[in-house]
Amino acid sequence: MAGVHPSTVSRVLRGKENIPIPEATRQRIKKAAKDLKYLPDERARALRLGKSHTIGLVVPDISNVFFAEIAKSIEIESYKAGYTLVVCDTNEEQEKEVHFVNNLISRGVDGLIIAPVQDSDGHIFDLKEKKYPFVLIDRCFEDMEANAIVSDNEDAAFKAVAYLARLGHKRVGFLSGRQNIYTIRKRLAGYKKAVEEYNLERNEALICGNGFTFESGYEATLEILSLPNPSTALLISGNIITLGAIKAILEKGLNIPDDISMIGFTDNIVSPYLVCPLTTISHPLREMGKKAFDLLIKHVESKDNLPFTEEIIKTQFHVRRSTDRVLSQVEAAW
Amino acid sequence: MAGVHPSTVSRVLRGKENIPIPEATRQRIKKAAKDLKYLPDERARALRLGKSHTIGLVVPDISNVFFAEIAKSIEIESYKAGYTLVVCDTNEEQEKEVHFVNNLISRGVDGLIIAPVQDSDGHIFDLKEKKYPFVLIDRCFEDMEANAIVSDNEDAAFKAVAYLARLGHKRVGFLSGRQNIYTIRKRLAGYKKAVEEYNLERNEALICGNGFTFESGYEATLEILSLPNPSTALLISGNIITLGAIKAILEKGLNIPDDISMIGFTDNIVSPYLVCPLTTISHPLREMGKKAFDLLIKHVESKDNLPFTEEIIKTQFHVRRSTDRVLSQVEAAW
DNA sequence: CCGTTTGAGGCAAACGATTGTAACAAGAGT
DNA sequence: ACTCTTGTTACAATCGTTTGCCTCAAACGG
Repeated sequence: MAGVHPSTVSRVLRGKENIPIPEATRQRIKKAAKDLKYLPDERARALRLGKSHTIGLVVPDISNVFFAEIAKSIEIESYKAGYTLVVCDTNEEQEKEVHFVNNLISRGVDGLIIAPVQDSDGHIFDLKEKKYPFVLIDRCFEDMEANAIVSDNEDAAFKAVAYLARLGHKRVGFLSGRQNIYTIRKRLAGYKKAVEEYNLERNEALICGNGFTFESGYEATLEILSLPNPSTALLISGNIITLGAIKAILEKGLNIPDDISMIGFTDNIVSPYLVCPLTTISHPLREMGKKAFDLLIKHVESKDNLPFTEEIIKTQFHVRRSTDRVLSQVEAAW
Repeated sequence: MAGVHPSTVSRVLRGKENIPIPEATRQRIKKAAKDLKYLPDERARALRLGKSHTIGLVVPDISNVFFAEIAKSIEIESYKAGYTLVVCDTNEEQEKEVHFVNNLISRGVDGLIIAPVQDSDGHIFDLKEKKYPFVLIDRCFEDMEANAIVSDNEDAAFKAVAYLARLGHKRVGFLSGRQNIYTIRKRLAGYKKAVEEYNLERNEALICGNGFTFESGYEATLEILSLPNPSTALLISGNIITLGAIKAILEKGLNIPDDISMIGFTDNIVSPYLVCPLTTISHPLREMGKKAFDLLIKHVESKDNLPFTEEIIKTQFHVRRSTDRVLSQVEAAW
């Protein structure tokens, strides 16, 4: 429409280049571009340039606020940095994760941020081998060197159980998520360490559950509540699980915190407004997202092989009514 | 590596085509592909084929469970149908929406599903003009013919207010979200209709708020509560707003439902477990997502110009304790 | 023994943008 | 008048696939 060669259009629209093009032509091209609502074909550009300005994010459940927050912060960072984010939801299915990782590579994303399902790690090793830039978030593989931004789950679990111990609790239950997952293993480790240190009841039956669903939280809580000696407090590994637990507790006609105290892993905007305002551990999700993005971009934009970075971020503890000190427990403590 | 021309590789790996290729060669190529962990370059394929098997989803806030649920269901459908979903979060910012829509088109997505910010609609008209397949979800433009899957907000609001009226409430407040948005306008219409029909108090001061944030819900509720005659019930347009409202109510030392009843637009997994189990209107989000996807794909895969489809889906009403009948109100009703 | 079919797979163009180089013209210098 | 700049813009190759067409050789028929 401007009567010039595509290469000239490219030079004008892309701006840079030292090749001088007279203002008259520039204007003609720009006008034509605007009139035609011309949008460059990013796939062609990516093909030619070997760079897509796109990064992929793979999470196990986007409908869980935990990952939705992470996704949101990464999205905001990418937008600011001129990258487009492609979010994929694996639904905690390993097969889907492999599919998405391959798919994202196929479409030429410049890098990946992954919160892996952790049923296997072959595809992650492949990434390392291909020297494809990636960052693990929230969950990492302990036997693999890689970029990772995680929170200090072990420390958080330890402190939470310690807090309960100091309130006088002797039997603390642990509602677990899927047990092969990094965060859960760490939390369990912290739990066990505190159980040792404070000499709480050691009983495998107090460790219950294997899944991040509402039902799994519900079932696991019922199991713990029907023990001969149910726990007087629960440490709960996930916000959806927490709701299942609440359902079980209410159904049993019990009261929080009078009959049972609760601490939830992962704080969110509703935590203060639940049936009983929930004491929680909050992960700095926005910060984690930003750090993961910055780290990824550093690797994407550097030509040389940067060393891997692994960062463990401290969590915060929010005390609310679900761990109010209860008379009978205080007595027991003395 | 297999010592054959790329075209032969393509024919073998793509399967189809009637050109016969001997089994020996086939195996050689497949083995090489596996050994090399060959992944086809989707951008090159998309460029050549004019089809990317990708669709774009543009939502105003992915960290809101409402949209996260929609995203999840569309993601599941796309996966099943062999499409990849690219999710973009506009953060309720018009500028970002325009950016994302253009960006998605640039990268050659086959179609778009959009829950628009609705501060403007020029870019949506552009899509129509270019005959680009798209489906609006949750929010549509009343003066524009387009594919849309929305829920019946007017009906839902009417029924909610009617329910409150029958409980004896005379002054019902409406906590609004951003008022230029389709859903909000429809809800407001339903609210006003019920106010007329049941002869409730007509007072613009009872309609309050303009935003989907926690703070906006908090502020608006404080305003209503500090009226000379505060409302005895609230209809609340969004789950984050609801939490802000609860904060305000609790801070004022009021009780739900004794001092004030509440009905929340949009149900979610926590609704039954809030300080006071919340009566809600639920939108069939999974169904909406699936319908939007199916409709989009129908348009994407049809060569001819299909007529636009607009579907309004009924909501459901969940009665919980936040609308328990309260003595003083019952008396007032008689 | 020669022409024709068939099997096997290579060639080349195309998708749209980018970029090093070439080409052409006008003007400057000698 | 002729070369040499310099300014302006076109050409062509490239990225990785796909696909219509072509080629080449072997096999086959008469």
